[in-house]
Amino acid sequence: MIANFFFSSLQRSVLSDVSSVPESLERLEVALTPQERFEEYLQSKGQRQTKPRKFLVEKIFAQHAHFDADELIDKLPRKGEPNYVSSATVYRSLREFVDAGLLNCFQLDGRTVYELDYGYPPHDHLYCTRCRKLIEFRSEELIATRDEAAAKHGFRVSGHRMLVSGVCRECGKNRRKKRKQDLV
Amino acid sequence: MIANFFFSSLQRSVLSDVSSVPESLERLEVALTPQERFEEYLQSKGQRQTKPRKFLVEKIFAQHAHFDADELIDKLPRKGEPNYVSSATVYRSLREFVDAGLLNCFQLDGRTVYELDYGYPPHDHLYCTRCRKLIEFRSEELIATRDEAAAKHGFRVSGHRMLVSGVCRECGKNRRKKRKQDLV
DNA sequence: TTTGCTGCAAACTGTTTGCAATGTT
DNA sequence: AACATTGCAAACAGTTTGCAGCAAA
Repeated sequence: MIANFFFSSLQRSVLSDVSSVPESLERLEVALTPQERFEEYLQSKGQRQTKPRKFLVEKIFAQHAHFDADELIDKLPRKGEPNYVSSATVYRSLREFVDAGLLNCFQLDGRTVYELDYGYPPHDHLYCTRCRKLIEFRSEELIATRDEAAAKHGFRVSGHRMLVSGVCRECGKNRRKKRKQDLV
Repeated sequence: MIANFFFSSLQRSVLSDVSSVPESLERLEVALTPQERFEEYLQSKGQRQTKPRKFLVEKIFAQHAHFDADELIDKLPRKGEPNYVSSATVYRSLREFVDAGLLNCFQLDGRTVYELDYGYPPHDHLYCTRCRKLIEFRSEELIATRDEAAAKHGFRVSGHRMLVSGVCRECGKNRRKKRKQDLV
């Protein structure tokens, strides 16, 4: 059975893109929903399915976007409201989600940025230093080049992280003048 | 006049490397010493050449290695000793050095890692998740691939950061068994 | 003599942890 | 019942900042 859980409105490039490259990647078809997948993970580790965890998985997979712990907490119910989750639990859960393969994370400007991993193809990012937007891209050649370079050093690759910084199309159009924050 | 300031012993691969790929990159020939270059930068900004700053540039460029603020501070004179530099000043200076183009920095495991930039060619890193060693490599193809991907998105590239993680040659030889810390 | 720089200590940010109470199996 | 999980608050690591005295230019 193939789950179709990506009901949420994906944010795609608003521009009429000449080369038709979407800003967001297409999802893959996967056998389990994130919830199911996480439950499997928990069981395999003798851990427990709890209300906060279920709630967080739901919230996170209801949108396709990059986020950090703080941004996530901002979107969750406040203390006193129903379904409130303490930030300690948010931090603990995010680590588990990464461990479970649901999320991916990387460092950007000092904070930890998360993105959906389960159900999405591997990719890298373009980072606009003006609007701080992250744009995903896929490149098979990049992988090939990476492996070639690693091979020269007898290095066994397990993964990589690449961040290309610069100015995105919209920012390049809208504001020509350079700003301090460009210098990354 | 070409300065020959790289008198320090560069750490190169100890192994008899089949493909002769050095673990450290060759330096470029540059017109000014780091000190001179920094002085130029300071003057252009109306800032001052001071004893702590001179001392730090000297210490840092006396070795070729990656380091973070803490590691650097450890190698400097302690409080009370001559040439002591407070850590606040170390942090402030490191930022200036990056700004001046003397150093480069990137995030690794949460801390900020610095490396010599002035006098060294651009490169990327292999990161061994067993011994935590950073190995530098150069790849023109990587740049080409990067620019191609960026072009598809109308993205103007200013730079990039790539970190390939895995297991280095020595660690691959010496210890076969997997460890928790490998999973990066 | 002006103004940038330093050391100090305190503040800050993002994240982790100990613990007693609570929830899940 | 057994024990994993939670919320809270305190702790933490790495880094930044305000300020008064000090030092380049």
